[in-house]
Formats: sequence, structure tokens, C-alpha cells
Amino acid sequence: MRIATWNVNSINARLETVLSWFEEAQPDVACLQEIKCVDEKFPTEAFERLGYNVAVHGQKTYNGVALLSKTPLEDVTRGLGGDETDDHARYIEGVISGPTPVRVAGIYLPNGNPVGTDKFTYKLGWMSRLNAHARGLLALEEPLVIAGDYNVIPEPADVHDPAAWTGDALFQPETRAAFRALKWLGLTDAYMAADGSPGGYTFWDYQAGAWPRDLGIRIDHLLLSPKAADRLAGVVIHRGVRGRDKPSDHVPVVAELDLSF
DNA sequence: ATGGTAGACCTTCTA
Repeated sequence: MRIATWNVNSINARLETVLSWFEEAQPDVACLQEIKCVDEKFPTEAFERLGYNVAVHGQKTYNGVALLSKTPLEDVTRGLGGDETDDHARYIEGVISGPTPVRVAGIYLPNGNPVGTDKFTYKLGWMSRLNAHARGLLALEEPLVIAGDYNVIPEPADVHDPAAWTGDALFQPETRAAFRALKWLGLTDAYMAADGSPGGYTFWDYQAGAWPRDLGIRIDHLLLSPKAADRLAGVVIHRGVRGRDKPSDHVPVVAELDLSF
């Protein structure tokens, strides 16, 4: 099973680009972030024509996540618990039906910049709530994938110039510690387990020639429960997508799970 | 040099 995560930076501005990638890459499951539209504006029919079942948790202008699957989605939930005052659309979860069901959570973790503001506090609070929720999911002892734009640079090897990012919310010690705490729960970073070579960037800023100069960061991750990690067959970062017309600033990351045993 | 680009949307916010 190929499971993809991709921050598309507006699904409607990016529809042709996204659909053509889906046709060639044929992911079985996809988590999309920053769809930047309400549920009714999501191009559901276009994905249904490609054979996908669609679940959306949208929001006007900002954020918004979607979960797509070639097999039916079950037990879909929207929103991350732990704070009733949080109205950002950043979390969607469902079970991918099949002989070996896989629970998939798609996340758009807050950016958190600038550091020292309530935005950074919100980011750390969101990570704490994700930790609490993941703890409960892991107790189910299922194949589980938590995939999305984490807005976390885990290690210096995941950024072209660590010194240039020391003041950024994505690379703060507290941010990195919260990401490590997720892994300590028993989650495996799929890219590190399958490949792990430095320079596996997933995001290049639109500004200052970041893409042609390969000034990237690795912030789109798939974290796997033990029963999902046991089946991990590989991870591919589709970096070439960044060089196409009208690209998102993120590229798709695809993990392959072997569900044949 | 505090620059630069992109998207939603209505003048500025988010990234």
C-alpha cells in the first residue's frame, strides 16, 4: 500500500498539478494539507473520478486537511481533541478498510512563527495534544500512520543550513524535543527507517531561489506504529515535483507498506 | 540590503 502526504498549498489553485501527480504516482491513500477551502469547495468529484473515497476537514482561507483512499474509509473523525476552543482544521483520521486495516491520521501541525508569541505557544500545545492522542491510538496496537506537514525540522541533517534556522519555530529546541517525545511513544520516522540519507528535503521556500539552490528542509513526515513499521518497504520523496509548473512549496512523500503478510 | 514569492481575498494575514 502506497500512502502519501502532501501539503498542496491550496487544492483549487493546484488542482491540475495535483491530479496529474495522482494519476502517475497512484497512491492508495493520501493525506493532503493546506487545502485552504471549506468542505463544499473541495474538488471531491475530481478525486472520485480517479477512484478515491474522500473525507475533508476544511476551513475558509487557511489550513484544511483531506484524507483520500482507494478503499472505503471507516470511522472518520475530524479535529484534534484536548482543546474545545481550537477551531483550526488541522487533523483528520480514519481507518483504511481492507484485509489489513490501517488507521491513518493526516495532520497539519501549526507553523508557530514567530517564536515568543501565542502562535508558538499554540504550536507546542498542539504537539502536546497530539502526543496525548497518539498515546491512545498506540494502545490500540493497530497498524497506524500519522502523516502530514509536521512543521518540525527534527535534526540538523534535515536542513541545508542549521545556523540559518536557529531562530525559527520549526527548529526550536522545544519543537524538536516535542517531536522526539512523539517517537519515544513508540512511533518510527518512516524516512529515517527506510532511507535516512541527509538532504531528504520536502520543502523549499518560494523566495530567494531556495529551490534552484536546494535550500530545503525536511518537515513532512510519516510516523509509524510498531505494526506499521514492521511492514515498511520504502519511502520516496518526490522531489522532482518541486520543479514543475505552479508547484506547491512542499513535495509529496510516499511510504510503501507491505500488507501481503 | 530585514529584501524575496505565493495564495486567499479585500487590505492584510499566513506561510
